[in-house]
Amino acid sequence: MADRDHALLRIAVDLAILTVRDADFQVLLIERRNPPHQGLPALPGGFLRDDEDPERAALRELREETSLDASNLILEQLTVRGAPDRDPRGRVVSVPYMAIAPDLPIPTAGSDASAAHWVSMASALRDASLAFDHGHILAEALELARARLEHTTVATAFCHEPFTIGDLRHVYEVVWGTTLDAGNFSRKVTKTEGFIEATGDRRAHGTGRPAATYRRGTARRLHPPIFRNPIEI
Amino acid sequence: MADRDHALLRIAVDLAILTVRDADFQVLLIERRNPPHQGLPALPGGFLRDDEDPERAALRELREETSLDASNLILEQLTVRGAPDRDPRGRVVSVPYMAIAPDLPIPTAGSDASAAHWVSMASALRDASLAFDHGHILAEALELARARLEHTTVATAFCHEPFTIGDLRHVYEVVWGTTLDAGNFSRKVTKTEGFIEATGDRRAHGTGRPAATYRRGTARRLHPPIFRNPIEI
DNA sequence: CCAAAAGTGTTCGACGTACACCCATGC
DNA sequence: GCATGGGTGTACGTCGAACACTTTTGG
Repeated sequence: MADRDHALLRIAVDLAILTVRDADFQVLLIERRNPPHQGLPALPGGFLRDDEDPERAALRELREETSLDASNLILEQLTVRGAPDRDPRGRVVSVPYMAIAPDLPIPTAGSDASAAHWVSMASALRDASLAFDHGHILAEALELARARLEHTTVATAFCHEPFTIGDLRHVYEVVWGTTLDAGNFSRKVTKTEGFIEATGDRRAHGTGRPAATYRRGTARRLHPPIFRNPIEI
Repeated sequence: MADRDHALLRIAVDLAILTVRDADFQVLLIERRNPPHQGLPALPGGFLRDDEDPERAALRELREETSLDASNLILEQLTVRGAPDRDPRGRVVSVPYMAIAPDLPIPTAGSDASAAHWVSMASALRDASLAFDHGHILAEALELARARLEHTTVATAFCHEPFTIGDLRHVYEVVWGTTLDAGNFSRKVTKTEGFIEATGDRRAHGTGRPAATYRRGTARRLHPPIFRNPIEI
């Protein structure tokens, strides 16, 4: 049954933790303390433990790296990476996840990392210097996040509650790299049942008319979607 | 580095191979020749080999199980299943794939299977008697296939070339369990650039006016989508 | 008063839906 | 002729895009 041909291996869980900070779409990267790829930036992650399934391991790593409360989490699995030579330490198959988080404090570096930083998505992808195949994982996370904003209400996961419609629109604009019509966006999200729930409060924002504030609604899917403009193939 | 805590395990690749046959949405199931779950229906699959990545293993298994030419394949990864107790033989993490295939001959049973059959999706899910967690995998494959028809041109992968627009509409109707307006559907797919390409030929179908025949186009995404009706949340 | 952000009103055009109607074949 | 499936014409309603305009705050 256990043919010698059947690879015995370890599973790594890697996390693309995305956030919107400082008018910028950012990802949490660590600097690797140990070989291989010592000193290179990488996605946070770790090995699957004996008593865990991969999703639970991802939640554990996310908590360890960001101290994030798991209750509001959006965690989505990306394509498994298992090229036989992707890790020089031996056979390691990575199960990568995309996590969407509101603006968080910079976490402290853990045991496996000599540093942890929020890095703008553009520069993380441009330099293409990430350890292992993490550049490919990150590119997939970016595209998935952009697509999820079209078809789901997940954009609210980027916002701390309570948030304004302007905050939410800002998420769309930063993640998509576009601008949206404020009025039409406001109508769209308020008229989509379950997207956002009014708190009844308002919030002043320095200048301009105070905005009504909202909490996340219960709907997860967005019908009809909000399409990116222009449409990319 | 290799903490004792880090699980050493095997990876299984499981395939939900979907097709439309006899006006019915069907999946390829094998009957397990060996324990565990001996005699139960299961998705075809096998263990990852030393020199393979998971996608390549899935393609190999697919060829072995169906003799299908890999060039026209639609293969999409589903959620990794890795509950520690999902396989009594030890720690096995499954990377499941959904494959979409045109109506194929019934494959011969392989070494690990005492039989292989096309089974209607409804009965495969209703009985809930599939081995391991394959029932959950299959349910996910069903929902993904339905969603993919909305947003991609993948429905053509269910058809042998050349096919008619009626063949393609039949795929939508069987997979979604709905009926569609033939005229509107025809306009939609012919006006969507790259969905289908006319061959110039026609095909008689017993009775009725002969239909123009088409090949698959090069487009993969469908803008705007074809939504299921009524919209389900 | 002016700038800036929030939110509403309104017009226009694109597109999906429904359904009538014609086309081309087998029986 | 008649049934059957293929395909076009067309009217209607809905919705998104664009943008003018009002509201409400800070300076």
